Amino acid sequence: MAVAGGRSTKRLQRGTLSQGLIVGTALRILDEDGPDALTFQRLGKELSSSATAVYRHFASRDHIMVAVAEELDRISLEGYEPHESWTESLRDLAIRAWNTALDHPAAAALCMGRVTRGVHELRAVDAVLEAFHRGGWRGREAVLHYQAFSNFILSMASNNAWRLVNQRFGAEVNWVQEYQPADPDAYPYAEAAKEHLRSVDMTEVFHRQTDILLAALEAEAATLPRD
Amino acid sequence: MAVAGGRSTKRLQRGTLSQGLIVGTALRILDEDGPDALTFQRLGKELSSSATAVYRHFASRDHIMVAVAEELDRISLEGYEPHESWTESLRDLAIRAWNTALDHPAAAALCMGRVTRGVHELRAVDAVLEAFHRGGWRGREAVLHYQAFSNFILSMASNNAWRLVNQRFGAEVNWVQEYQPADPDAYPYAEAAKEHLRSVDMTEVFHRQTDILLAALEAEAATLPRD
DNA sequence: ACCTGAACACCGTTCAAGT
DNA sequence: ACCTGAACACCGTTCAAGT
Repeated sequence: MAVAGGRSTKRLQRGTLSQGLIVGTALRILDEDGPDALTFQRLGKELSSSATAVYRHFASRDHIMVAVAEELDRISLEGYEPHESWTESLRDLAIRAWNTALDHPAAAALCMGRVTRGVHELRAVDAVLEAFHRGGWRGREAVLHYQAFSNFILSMASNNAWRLVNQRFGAEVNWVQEYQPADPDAYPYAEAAKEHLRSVDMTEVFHRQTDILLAALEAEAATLPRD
Repeated sequence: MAVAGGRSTKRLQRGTLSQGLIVGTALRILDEDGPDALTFQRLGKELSSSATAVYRHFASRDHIMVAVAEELDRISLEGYEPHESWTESLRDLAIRAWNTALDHPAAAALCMGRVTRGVHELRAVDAVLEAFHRGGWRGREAVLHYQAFSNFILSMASNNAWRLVNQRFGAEVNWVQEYQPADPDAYPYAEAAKEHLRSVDMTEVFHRQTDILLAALEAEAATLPRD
């Protein structure tokens, strides 16, 4: 009889572990118990292997995080096809990233948008550039727009992911401190906004911002030379 | 004679440490050696105190980070006055946040935009809301725009801060991996963009995005009722 | 009241030893 | 070749002891 709960078989058979299995398990741990829960100890426990066995498949914790980032890219793009309208393609890609961050906030907070140099990242880059190409941009201008767009999307999504993480798993540090006793009405606008501030839906804010951005891009595209 | 380098006086006199001194030191450590350098050990060394003395002034590492976030707010707003044009006020506030993140990338990456409940955060909230009030928005609509604007600015700034951190202090994990051997020209757009991608100036991208956002806000403001 | 030093639990990582 | 277990250096935090 071994530790607790499971098949107390002595040793993991040879080919059990793999990069894919480890990444999937890491993502599940992050989803269930937040960023701090992902340790080698915990990984080993969930894989019912020794903690250090993971080092046969990943060189370090950071390499695991890059692989998780790739997995987020994969999840985001699953089933994506370009739309007829290039703006709809961009909107679709934006919403996919946003939803992935909602589904996996801890993983998104830790590594969304990290450079992975993997296929799925490459697919995402290509999909965005394809849309801008269809919009009429070429060369350096297309790349600038790609950067602005993807940076905007990933920034908003991962920033919101942090908010969710702190809400769900966070130490409640944020709610302890008080505004300094001085100046009760020196900040009238902030004071008046207090009640509204709690009820803001960030997804609504994100959609609004995306609409504004896409409208601006459409207006700019109208001024470009057509092939 | 004590360890090395400094005045080997035995004990720190009573009132030497303070929250302000600790925050300033923490920020300097982050600036010089990146996110991982900020440890209690290092703090104690720089303050020439014992590592645990800091606990008299902050309850935990996280409380220090919140105080650093407040300091970033303070630095950003230093000398700020509303402009005649409300859009110029917003642009000024945006650029201030961006520049603070450039000056203190490690601190910005770790805690920029965190809820601090401090005076300087309150000042920032009030300054943004004041601008939107002047633009003509009221009540819930004003708060929604505040959220969208500040979230956009802080997301872009702290996201860029992470890029800088990984560049300056980072483990060079990102540059090891290769694209999968398959499909050399299955991603033609990404392939064609490769050379441009390296030379993109994120500050230029940020200014462009801010311009787009402010233009959209100005257009929307024109449709609002005037007092 | 504030600072120090030893101690504790935990974490990432290394490595010799098993199969 | 892959998995295990002991060991190492380090980190945040606690606490009794100094002044």
